[in-house]
Amino acid sequence: MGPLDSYLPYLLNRAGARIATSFGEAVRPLGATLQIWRVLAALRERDGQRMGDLSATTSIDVSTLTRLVDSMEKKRLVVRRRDPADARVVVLHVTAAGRRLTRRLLPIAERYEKVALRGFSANEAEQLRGALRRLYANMDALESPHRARG
Amino acid sequence: MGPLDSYLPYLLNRAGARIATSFGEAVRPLGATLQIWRVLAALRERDGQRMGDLSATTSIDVSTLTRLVDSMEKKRLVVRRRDPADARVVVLHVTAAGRRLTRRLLPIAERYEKVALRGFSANEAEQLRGALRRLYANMDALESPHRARG
DNA sequence: ATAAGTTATTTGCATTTGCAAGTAACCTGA
DNA sequence: TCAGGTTACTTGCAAATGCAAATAACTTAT
Repeated sequence: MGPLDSYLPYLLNRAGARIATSFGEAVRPLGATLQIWRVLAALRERDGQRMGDLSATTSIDVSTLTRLVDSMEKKRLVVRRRDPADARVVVLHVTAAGRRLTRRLLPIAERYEKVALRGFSANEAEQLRGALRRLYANMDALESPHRARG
Repeated sequence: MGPLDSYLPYLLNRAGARIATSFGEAVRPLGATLQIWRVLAALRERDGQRMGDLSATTSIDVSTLTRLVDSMEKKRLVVRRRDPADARVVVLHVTAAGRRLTRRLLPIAERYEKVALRGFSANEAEQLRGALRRLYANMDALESPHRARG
């Protein structure tokens, strides 16, 4: 294998870690964390998702998610509801407070997107997004077909 | 903000998480972990790095690294040495066993690189690497100039 | 020469994480 | 209809993590 800084997982992790820590620091004053933002962002996309769905889209292990949601419920950001059609299923709904927090987090998220992509043309940015989607799909194909981890 | 799956930190995290878990599973039978591999890969690049250097290149918090290195020393993969010129500094050296493990991990790392980039042309792969380096540099510029976290 | 400040690493401690096992609800086939 | 299997989530528990404080060694200014 060649030099470390041409090794893709290394570059990926490094960039991801940097952006994650930085974003985490930025949202802490609002009483939020990166993980909380991930859940809120997913629910903003579509409210009323089940634990398993959220685990898949956020890449947070479902057992970790259980406890994260516990804490978010305590903060009154979301509520758990039982799916009446299937009582095993738990469905999450954002509260008014949750929406309020989401609205305050959005501009921060947008700012980070901008900073991360500073100097990229619209086309280059889209290339990058596409490449990351392909990369994910490649790994997905390989993976035994089951749950997410975080 | 637009849909979640055009949000860059999301794509980055998702791809990184998938590749990390998958690689972690692959190396477990050899008694290794992703983090151990990161340290060994960094030391393969240049032996005798200090804790702080390793923390920066691996994106592992230096306190976490201390304990990771403890465990790696117990496994006889590396040894700590004091820098004679500056007794605060700890410098890491890979042992024969460490090199042996590294040699066994390398082909796995190469395989994952290949799988991740399946369907990418050499040029596309290089584009992606370049984009990730730029992205990292952008975040680096923003960050208050100090330590890494993991 | 030394007090005050800085740098490198480790330690303390509370939180987060992830695997495995547990529980509850649903489905399927005889 | 009910036994056995599957699915969805939660809990138990040990390990990993990250911030802050502690320790130790160096540097600088006086």
